[in-house]
Amino acid sequence: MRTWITTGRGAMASEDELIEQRLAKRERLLSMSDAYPARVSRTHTAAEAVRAFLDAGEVENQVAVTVVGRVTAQRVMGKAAFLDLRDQGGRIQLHFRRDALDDFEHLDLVDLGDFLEVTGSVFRTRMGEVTVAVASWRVITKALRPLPDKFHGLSDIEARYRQRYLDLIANERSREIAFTRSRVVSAIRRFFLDRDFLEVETPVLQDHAGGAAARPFLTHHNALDRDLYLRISLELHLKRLLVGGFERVFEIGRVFRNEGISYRHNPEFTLLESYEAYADYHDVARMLEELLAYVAQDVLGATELVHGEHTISLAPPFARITYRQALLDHTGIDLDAHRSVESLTQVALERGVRPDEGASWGTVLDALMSEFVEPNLIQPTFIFDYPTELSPLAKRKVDDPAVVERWELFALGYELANAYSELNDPVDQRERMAEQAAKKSGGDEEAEVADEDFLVAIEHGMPPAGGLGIGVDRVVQLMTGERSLREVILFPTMRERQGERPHEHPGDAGDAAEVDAARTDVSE
RNA sequence: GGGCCCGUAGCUCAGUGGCAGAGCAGUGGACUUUUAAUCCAUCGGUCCUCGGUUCGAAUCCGAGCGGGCUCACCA
Repeated sequence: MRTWITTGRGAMASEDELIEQRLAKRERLLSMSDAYPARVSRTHTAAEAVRAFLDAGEVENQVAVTVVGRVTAQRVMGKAAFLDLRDQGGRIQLHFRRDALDDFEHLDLVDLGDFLEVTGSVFRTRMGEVTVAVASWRVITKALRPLPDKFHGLSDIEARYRQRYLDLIANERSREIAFTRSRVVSAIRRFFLDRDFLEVETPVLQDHAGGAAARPFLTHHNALDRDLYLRISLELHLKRLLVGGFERVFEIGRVFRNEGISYRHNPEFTLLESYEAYADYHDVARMLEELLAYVAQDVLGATELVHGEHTISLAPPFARITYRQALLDHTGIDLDAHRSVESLTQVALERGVRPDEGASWGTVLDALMSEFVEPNLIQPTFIFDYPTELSPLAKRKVDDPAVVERWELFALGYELANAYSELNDPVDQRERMAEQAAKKSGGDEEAEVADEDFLVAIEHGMPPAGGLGIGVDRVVQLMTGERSLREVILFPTMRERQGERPHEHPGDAGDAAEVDAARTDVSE
């Protein structure tokens, strides 16, 4: 009868039985009325109902409410029952009495997880809980699968990520993180809009995945019979908009990098990039200080936050140190004294850092920074003036062409943001893209590709500008105090489970055939 | 990708070579102010998968799958 319900992990008798019982209750509900009405009433949320009762001086039978939500607990005592009803913002207790309800017995058809619409008046129980004395009620959604344990919740981390909806039902902390993330993104957006930045959207599907050093995902457009890459950054299109005359633009968007998955890395993550004409990287640094302080104040109500054993202060100004000085301070290496790969590799080896075969000067520097400097940058710290070799899109320092006007902001030992005085000399840009292209053909999969269309764009003139990139997920991590990136991403990328198939639905066999036919049509 | 740890009922977990267990949820019963309601009874298992050792494997061994932590690369 119900062969179309699968457990998703192969048939398991007892789970099937639970579903079977709930299906039978659904049938009984449907035979009496609708268990899935399209329209429901609601006069108060749970929190509003409590508030209204308090505001009315806690007089019983005075405050009439209609509330809706999910049943999360049932305490049935023969001729009376208490149910907990939860909505997005809170929970309220319901009291059902046999002598007050014709349909009291129909509570047998209600399971944990069902949604109810309930009308009644608010009172306070002997035990002190504000409660709705139910005068009428109905099921507005019958659930077929049981919820996680009402007391222990859902603690299996894999289940929490794969079935985040259960995590959100069971774990208050997961809800908090999701709310905080939303507030962080809203605050960031408001900050830029308030400063007259134009919010734009640029292509995810691109001919060249440029603007960062990372391996892209490849996809295919059927009608054009053409491969496309998923973007790895927002940079090159936003700069085209500077050429087009916009002076302040930003985008908050998902980018995709075809790299390892870990608690610090998800293949798709949210990047914010902004570009401001006639600003330089010092201006951008000051703006970022204001931004982070603003977001922290807005979301947390303070510019200090506790993250594990550390108390982080986001009150401007942040520490500033040059790349060269930071390396000198933490390793004793003066990069100006080791301008050749051979010399630098030698001092790296002396400190136990073994660069990859054929590593370039910049790559060795990067390894030294990652090993000795970055982990120590707990309080927000700007590292200024990067080696040109590592920064093909940033403007050179006038007094030292081996260094560019670029900074990265670190906190808690990892990178939060990255900014340049943007390179707008098309001749220099063309040369540096050519260098990257040479590296790429030399086997460096993360080297940038030359983007001719972009070069043509800036040959029309791009104004001097300061650009910024922020890892939004990491800002959320910072603001929530979470250690794992997967806790701040609602649906983190997971491996495919072995033998897992999409849940089947009625008529699946026929639908599948139609889909196949449709595909054939498209490919012709 | 390397190292370490984990995978037992819908959920949370015991069980480390000898009959597959508990609490919650479910089902039946008692109970008209409970709140992890309580009490009685009861249903529920591919012990992740495959192979091996053994008279006998959830337990020991090997391989695989999935997950967590960690190291390396990346934001």
